[in-house]
Amino acid sequence: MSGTEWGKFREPLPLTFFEQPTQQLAKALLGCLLVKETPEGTASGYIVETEAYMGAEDRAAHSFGNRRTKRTEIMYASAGHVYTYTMHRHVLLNVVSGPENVPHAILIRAVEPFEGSALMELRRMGRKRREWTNGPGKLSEALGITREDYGRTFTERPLYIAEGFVPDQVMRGPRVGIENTGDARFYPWRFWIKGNPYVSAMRKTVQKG
DNA sequence: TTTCCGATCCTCT
DNA sequence: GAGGATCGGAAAT
Repeated sequence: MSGTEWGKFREPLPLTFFEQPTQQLAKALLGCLLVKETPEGTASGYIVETEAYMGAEDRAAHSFGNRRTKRTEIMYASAGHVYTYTMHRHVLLNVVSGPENVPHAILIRAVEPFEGSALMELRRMGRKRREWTNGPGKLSEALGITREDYGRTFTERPLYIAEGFVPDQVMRGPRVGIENTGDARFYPWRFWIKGNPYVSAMRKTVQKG
């Protein structure tokens, strides 16, 4: 691939990409390249696992029942905004989806390391490669994503999503870590690339065949 | 201001 | 597979 083609390839996706139904977008994000540029350098990875959170109707969503707080406010913005929040010590990254005032979001659960390996290994404190980005908290640490990214848009630097590859086979199943949300725990709104070693909770997936 | 509780991760068994 | 770490946001008091 020539440098020119490479540069074109790395352009952020247009806003229109994000303006599709949430479930469809969650699936479409698989294979896309997630890029974060920092003063220390650039790190990126291909998205291999996502989860859709369907707003007011979804008991597992922070915006369930249209709950509106300082934290969830960005979910009511137009598609393509960045929603970050902290879970214990970890930062979790979401893509805001749906039209304005429809507070959907898509959690990025795992990526496959692509660019900036040295930086990611350093940030992940020398852990082995597979452990760099195979979980939502882990990938944020590896890519250098912080709460400062809250409210940005994925269509421009320093945090953006670019075209990647088209996955061979996409799987779907129940979401992870939402045991206490009634029937919502069973909804098959988690999407992942079949067989990709960086998908989180791989063990569960394998055990269920 | 106090309490409660995670859209997680890591370190043990 | 289980439990602790550890802390900010949100609701209760």
